[in-house]
Amino acid sequence: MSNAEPSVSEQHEIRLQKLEELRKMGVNPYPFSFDVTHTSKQILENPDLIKKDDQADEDAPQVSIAGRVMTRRIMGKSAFFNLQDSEGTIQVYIRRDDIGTEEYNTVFKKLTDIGDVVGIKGHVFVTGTGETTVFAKEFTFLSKALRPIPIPKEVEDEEGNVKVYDAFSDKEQRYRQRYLDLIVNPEVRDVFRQRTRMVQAMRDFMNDKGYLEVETPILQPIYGGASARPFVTHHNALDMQLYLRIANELYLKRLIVGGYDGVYEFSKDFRNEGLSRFHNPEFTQVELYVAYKDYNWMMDFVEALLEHVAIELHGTTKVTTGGHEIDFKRPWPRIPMFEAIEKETGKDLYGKDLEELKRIAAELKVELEEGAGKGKIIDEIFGEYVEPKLIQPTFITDYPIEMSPLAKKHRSKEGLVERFECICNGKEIANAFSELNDPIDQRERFEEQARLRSEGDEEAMALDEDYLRALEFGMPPTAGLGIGIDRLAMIMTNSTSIRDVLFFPQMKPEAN
RNA sequence: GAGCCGGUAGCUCAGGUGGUAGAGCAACGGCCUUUUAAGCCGUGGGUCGAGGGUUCGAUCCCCUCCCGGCUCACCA
Repeated sequence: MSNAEPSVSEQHEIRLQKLEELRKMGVNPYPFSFDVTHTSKQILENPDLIKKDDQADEDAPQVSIAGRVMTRRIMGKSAFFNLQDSEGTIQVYIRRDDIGTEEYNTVFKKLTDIGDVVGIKGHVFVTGTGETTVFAKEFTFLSKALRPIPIPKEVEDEEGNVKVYDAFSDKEQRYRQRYLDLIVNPEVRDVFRQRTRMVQAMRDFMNDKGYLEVETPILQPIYGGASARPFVTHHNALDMQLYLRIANELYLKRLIVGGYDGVYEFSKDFRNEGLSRFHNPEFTQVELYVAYKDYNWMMDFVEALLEHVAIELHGTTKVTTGGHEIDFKRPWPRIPMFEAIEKETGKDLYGKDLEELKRIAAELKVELEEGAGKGKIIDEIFGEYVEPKLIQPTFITDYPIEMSPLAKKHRSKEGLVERFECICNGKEIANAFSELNDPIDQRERFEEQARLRSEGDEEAMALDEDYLRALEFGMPPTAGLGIGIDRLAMIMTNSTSIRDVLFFPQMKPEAN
């Protein structure tokens, strides 16, 4: 190692010295384990643990807790401190005469800092001010923190409102040092618990229906299933180029060909595009494919699924997010895309040719990229005039065929496919089709994509010969669905940025 | 990628129209055996994001760059 020791703060220096002192005293600052019998929450919620007036200390129920020291209030020969564990915070009372003079004066008072992890054994009592507190009889060092943690101060006024001073609030630091964010900001821990519960609720819902959770390749020789630019990598032994998946659609449908009736996968997908409040280069989707169903059935399913999720997380179908109250109660409006556009703009785009669409776009002041096709223009108009207005969950159905090379042609409307998106809070959260299972039609659609690609559309799909071969063996009629987990988590946790629902959002490296 | 805003002590922030900086919390030394933003007395801690320019002198002025936030554009 040729790197120089990084310079450390004064407080870091002092803590390194304390670490040495602990070792000299024969105290292991990093022991191997500690027997925990209770969490803070279990103690606070169980009054039976509190010592009775007529009991001796050692006859009262004994508890053993562990966590991080968050505050210290030392009053000479006794002290209070708050201990934070995974479920909350509890106050500890500690006295010299109970744990011993050296243990108290040196190990606790002198060498223990805010941020250190310690274990406490003792009984539970209620202080004069009415706070349930653990009375320490044993104090065990569990881990020395060498860096000081930022301590927000919470003050409660007479009405019980909590004010936080000096919160650890710098977003850059919170994202880069998420561990610290989680230690110091309890509401952040809650957001991620909610996210996990959300995924769990979805998984349970699908498992109850008998669908099979599967895993499919992340490294793919041909990327497909969506329109996006991929990350490219290389396999050394095979000496071949591979792509990180942008979607797993084509693999899951191969499994439907293989005979499963329902398969789903929570998948990390990767798209080599810009970052924003709504975009991270790696993100999570759940995709589900169910045989013998169509997109009408899938709309019923999505309603039921998300209503279930809202109730599991919030106990009600109503979720407050971004200043709106969103109600996931079934049923939701189902509006064909062209009707939705006509309602907002007064323009009927159905059946219009490219020139007419361009003229309407210009009238509506929608800016278009060079060479935008029909589907693209319609999508732009929709995105500008309709999408932001859809706050309550709404199905938009029947998309132009140009935008959807993997969806089945509409059973009655020329030029459209059987596709829907669910829009909520002004953003797409789900996308689904009656899956295209006609191998000849699918080949033509791929060929059209190839044409677009040769004209410079980098996001056009590549022709996947093996996928066509699979379809040629016969895929049953199938309904397919994709739901953006991060965006749904944003709605369900009232988060305004995708970074707030990802533990470790993509960041540029820190400057030295 | 473009525009706007920001980066000062471990954290949250002040400040200075050029003479190397302050507060609260945190830390350090004392006092204090039911406190809870504990209290009281005292002390230390900063290459003011990085580099360059102007200047006797730059944290401040100028230029370039790095990092972040928000907004906009593509995308889920």
